Amino acid sequence: MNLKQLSEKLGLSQTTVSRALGGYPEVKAATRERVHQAALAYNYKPSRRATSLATGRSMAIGHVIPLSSNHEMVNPVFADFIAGASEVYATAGYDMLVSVVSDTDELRTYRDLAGKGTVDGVIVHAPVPQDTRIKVLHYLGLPFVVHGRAEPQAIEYSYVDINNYGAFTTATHMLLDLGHERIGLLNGTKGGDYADQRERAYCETLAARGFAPAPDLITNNEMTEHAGYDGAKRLLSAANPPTAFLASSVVIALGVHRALAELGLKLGRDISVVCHDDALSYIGNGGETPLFTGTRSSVRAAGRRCAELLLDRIASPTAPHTQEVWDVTLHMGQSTGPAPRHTAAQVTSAHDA
Amino acid sequence: MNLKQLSEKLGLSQTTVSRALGGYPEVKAATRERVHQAALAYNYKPSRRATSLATGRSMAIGHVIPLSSNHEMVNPVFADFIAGASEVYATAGYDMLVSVVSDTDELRTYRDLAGKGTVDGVIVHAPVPQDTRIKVLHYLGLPFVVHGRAEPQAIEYSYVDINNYGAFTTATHMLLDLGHERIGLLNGTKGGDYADQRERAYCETLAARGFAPAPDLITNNEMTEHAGYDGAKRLLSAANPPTAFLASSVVIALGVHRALAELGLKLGRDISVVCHDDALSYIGNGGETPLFTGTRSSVRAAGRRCAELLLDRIASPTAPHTQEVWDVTLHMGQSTGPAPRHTAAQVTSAHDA
DNA sequence: GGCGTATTTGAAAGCGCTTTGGCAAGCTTT
DNA sequence: AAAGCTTGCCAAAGCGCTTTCAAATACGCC
Repeated sequence: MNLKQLSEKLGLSQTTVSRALGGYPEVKAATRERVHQAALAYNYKPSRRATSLATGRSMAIGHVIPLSSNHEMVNPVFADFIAGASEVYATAGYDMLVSVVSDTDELRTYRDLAGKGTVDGVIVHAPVPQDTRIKVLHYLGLPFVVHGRAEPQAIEYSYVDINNYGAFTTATHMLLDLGHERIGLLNGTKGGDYADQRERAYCETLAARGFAPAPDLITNNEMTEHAGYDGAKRLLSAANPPTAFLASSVVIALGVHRALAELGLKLGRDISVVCHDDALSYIGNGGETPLFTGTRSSVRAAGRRCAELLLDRIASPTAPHTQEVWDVTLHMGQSTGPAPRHTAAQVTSAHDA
Repeated sequence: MNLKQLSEKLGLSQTTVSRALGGYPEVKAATRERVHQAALAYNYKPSRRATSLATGRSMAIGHVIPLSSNHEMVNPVFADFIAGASEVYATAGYDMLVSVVSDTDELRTYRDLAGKGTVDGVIVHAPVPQDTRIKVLHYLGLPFVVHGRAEPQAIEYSYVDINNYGAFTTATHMLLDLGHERIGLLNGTKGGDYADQRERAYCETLAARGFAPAPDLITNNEMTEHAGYDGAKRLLSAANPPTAFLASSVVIALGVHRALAELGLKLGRDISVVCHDDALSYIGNGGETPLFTGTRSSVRAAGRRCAELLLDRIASPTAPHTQEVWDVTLHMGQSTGPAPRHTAAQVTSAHDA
């Protein structure tokens, strides 16, 4: 059933039917009602294809998910982010177009989306400092919102980010306050803005408190359970091992936890762990006393907010840009405690004996 | 730049330019070359909106991801599944439309997608026995492929599934062979086809070997780390605890692992765990000797295959349906060993003493 | 009754493409 | 040289909507 057929059934013009369904005021209330009834009865829905062509808007938002080219993996936070964004799109009548592309193909994907007009805007994920994508999107005139930041950047743009620097400053201070002096940093891959911020916060806080950050206590890797396990295992088996870890995600922290279990070390007693917690729904590091002490911020809420800002931009493209940096709060869990008097290495050898 | 403008620049008709770019044979090679050059120079891309309307195909596939209504969570396997599907769509020139909807809204979403013609086909996730969605999609005439099965079903349809029954039969036999007699089953939520198959396999295998499956050894829950932790903790603290667990996912198994660590039990010695492993990229239960013994099948590969089958169906709608059931192989890891002579409960009390 | 103003409806153009049905020019065949 | 084929191109219709512009009807008022 299309508009023409429906209007013929009703004995009205296509114009009137279209207006009635579109909610335009210049239709008599009785007519509008009759049209709505008929649309319901015949299950008429305006073709998205035709509507898009006529209005020039595609009513879809693109999410380009980078597939880390060396590890062929998609960061699991996207599942939650997308769930949040999708909520907002659904209520606004927008569709969500997702493409998972190797990070080397991203620019081409943006050019394609813009050229073909498949979407009215995009969300930029995982920005790097001076991100090229921002320049390209600006040049293409495709509205966008960045999840994270890409400073420094000559172009004005909207973003939603968390205070990564603040979070890791707080976390480092907290571990130092507990007496930990050797702290390992299990971070995401180098080059990502958030990873850089976190490393900077860690180093500068240590320095401010009079400790020299040891480069051998820092690992950079994908946000996988395995990376956490490997990193912890390696750092703990080295000479002069750390007594605490700062982990960039709960998934990494779970890997650390496994390494500790294997080494016979108790989390929160022998080794402390503080992580950043994206509040992923399937990990559930929540409750009264969560497993991991961590700075928490819901990535799903970030998805919602990014989506809102993007729809706002599309509605009023000349409005000033919005830049939000969310502060995160530290939640105490069971994974932290005062630094042990003996080091972890001594504990393990005592255990082995 | 649109077709009209490009054809004027070239001094050709829109017809010829369209044909040249579309690869139709009735264009002189030289002309075709000239058109391609110009399209490149002016960065012309045919508008997806217009192409869709003209051809009647939207060149997009819908994925409706159910948001489990009681837990407000999205199963993390979708991230990998979608990554696989997206690969196939990208090479075929299709877009992927994702909507994350509360499972109560799913049918409405399908009706919408079909009515508006936003997509040319959909993938059905997480089927339940006698799934209504299949009837509705069939009625709507929207091509679809199911990831999983929904038997019994009067309607013929295409699907890709793994042999859940076989996998859990093998796993149960294996644990019995190791001498485990009390085996806990940490399963997904009741009602899902795969969860039912797995429970049936577990119960029937036990029965076949002369053991009565105890209902109190079965838990049903979302596939979260927390669910695994809770389930293991609860079952292990009961009277006559199990000596082994069958877990429906690696994420659940990770939770079990944590519970064991907390109870001072060693995985693979005190308690054995076998899980089904979707080969999620960010868990990485791989390598020479993976952490968890498990039946493994890549959900990403399943995503790829479902996408292929769906595109095939769209291309030839009258072709016979394809129904694939993938056999899964058991991979030995570090999480299984012979049943201990004393029960876990005895171990813990010995440990506490 | 006639005029101005609202109110309600419709005809038709246009969004940017694909595709049908010619048509002209160049070849081959008889 | 006329007839029949190919080859290469084009004009125009059509996809199913929205939206502009115009017209018809109804209403209020002098």
